[in-house]
Amino acid sequence: MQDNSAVDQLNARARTIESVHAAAAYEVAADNIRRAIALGRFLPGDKLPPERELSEQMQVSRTTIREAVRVLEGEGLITVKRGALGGLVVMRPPSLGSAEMGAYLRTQLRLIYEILDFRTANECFAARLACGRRTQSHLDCLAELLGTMSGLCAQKAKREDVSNISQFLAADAEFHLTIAHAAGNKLIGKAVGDAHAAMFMPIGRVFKRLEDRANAHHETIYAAIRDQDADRAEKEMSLHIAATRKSLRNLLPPNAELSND
Amino acid sequence: MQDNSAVDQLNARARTIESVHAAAAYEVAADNIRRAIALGRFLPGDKLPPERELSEQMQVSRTTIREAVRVLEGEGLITVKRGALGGLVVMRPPSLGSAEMGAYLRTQLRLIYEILDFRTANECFAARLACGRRTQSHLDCLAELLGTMSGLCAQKAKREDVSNISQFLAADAEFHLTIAHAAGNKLIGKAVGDAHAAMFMPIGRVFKRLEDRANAHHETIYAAIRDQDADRAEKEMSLHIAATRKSLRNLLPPNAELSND
DNA sequence: CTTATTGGTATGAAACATATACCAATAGCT
DNA sequence: AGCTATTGGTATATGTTTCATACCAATAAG
Repeated sequence: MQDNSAVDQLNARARTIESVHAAAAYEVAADNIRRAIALGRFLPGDKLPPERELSEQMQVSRTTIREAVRVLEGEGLITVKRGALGGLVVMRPPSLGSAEMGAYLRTQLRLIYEILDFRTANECFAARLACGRRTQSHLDCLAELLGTMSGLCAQKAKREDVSNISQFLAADAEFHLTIAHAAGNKLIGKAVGDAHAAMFMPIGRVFKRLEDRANAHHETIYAAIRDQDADRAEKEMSLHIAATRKSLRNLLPPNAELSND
Repeated sequence: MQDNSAVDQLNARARTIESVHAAAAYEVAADNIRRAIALGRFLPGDKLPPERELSEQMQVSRTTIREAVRVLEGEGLITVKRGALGGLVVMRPPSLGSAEMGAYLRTQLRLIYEILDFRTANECFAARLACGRRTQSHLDCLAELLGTMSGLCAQKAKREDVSNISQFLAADAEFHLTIAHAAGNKLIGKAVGDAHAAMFMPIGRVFKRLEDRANAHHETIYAAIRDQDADRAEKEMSLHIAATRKSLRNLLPPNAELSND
């Protein structure tokens, strides 16, 4: 590895070792809780398990849990109520006017596009792998989620109900995660989970209604995996994520295109 | 989210929050150093920067660096010599007989195949993206690495020299990382780095000679990216990783096929 | 108005990390 | 031989984080 080469000029990375960012336990705890909420495991209005239980589940002292709770409270993600029937309650994200929403989305555009590309890479391949490895229980699980989702976007009224939208997004995340799980690859599974959790922050609070065809792609993806048609599964997944990208773009103010994509 | 559904049966994950694994600073430091070695930024026989310098670079106290050094020393990854011209020296991995090697590889097969699938997902897409985003400096960097690699596997004698093999693997990792970098997506870049680093532990110590065509795929990938032919870039990358898989399989004892792939 | 549930507070011990200073081995130079 | 520069090894005092435990305070149900 000689010096002054194109390699070294391009990458400042030669012979450099990344600096240490040791996450404190309470930060990791906050991340994990945030992730569970982002994936829709806990919906707005739901209560998290009580602190003492979280402490056990997460293998960390209650003190640490409480520090994490302070963080999430500060972010406006949960509220804390004392007393019996109190607890840690997941908040509903503030509903933004469509102008604010567009402006907000715009600041996040580059990140969102990166996440969508990352999802495309991993989820298309996951769909492909899943064709060869899915079991009947995977199919059952996917079918059930399809049912749930179609119920949630069946009528126009429901498609504009914030609570239904949250439930739909949760089932959607679970659907994609189940495919990644069926692919039987932990690295890809983790990547898909990370990507979905990362998307929630920018977009989870942004959809004000579901499209009536929101579930159509899921049906075709499911059919392809059921029929073990890997090429089709990959293709449909790719189209699905492209459609997600498009519907996000439609929420943007018209002048808001970046140099991306 | 009702109970007893197929979803909940399949995934123990509903309403469960991951437990906290807070890495201590010295573990993170050890990881970062290990990763740099795995990516070939430091080759066997090279010295790491002195402890005091690592301490500065990595933004952590010397005490912490020393704990990390103890870990890596214990793993046999580095040796420590005192005195002037002493320091932290990267060790050459023990050379295994081909029987031991096969047995070792076999225990790691499942992991290796997972990593290769993860690489396929991310690197094929990275190659595709890179076609649209690569700059001239990316191409220069890739070309230089091609030159380095072809020099390192030009003659039969060189292809069996352990030192050349290490250098080749380092350039190889850098080549793939540069493509990921050219793709301009941090998530994919990190995934590619993680995957390459994770592969090194099992296989870095396993190649005893380079094939004379070891660099052929790299040339075609480079050409496709240079010509901005996304389909070809993706296809060639896919073939390249498949070839890697195949040459690893050839190192296995004949009876060692798992249920994978 | 008692009881069960849940968050809030306090405290001391253990582990971890830092900063600083100094010791010890080693190679090269005079 | 001995000085010097470099580098790892050791010691210590301090501050922060995390933990385990115990107890306090608010709240709703019976």
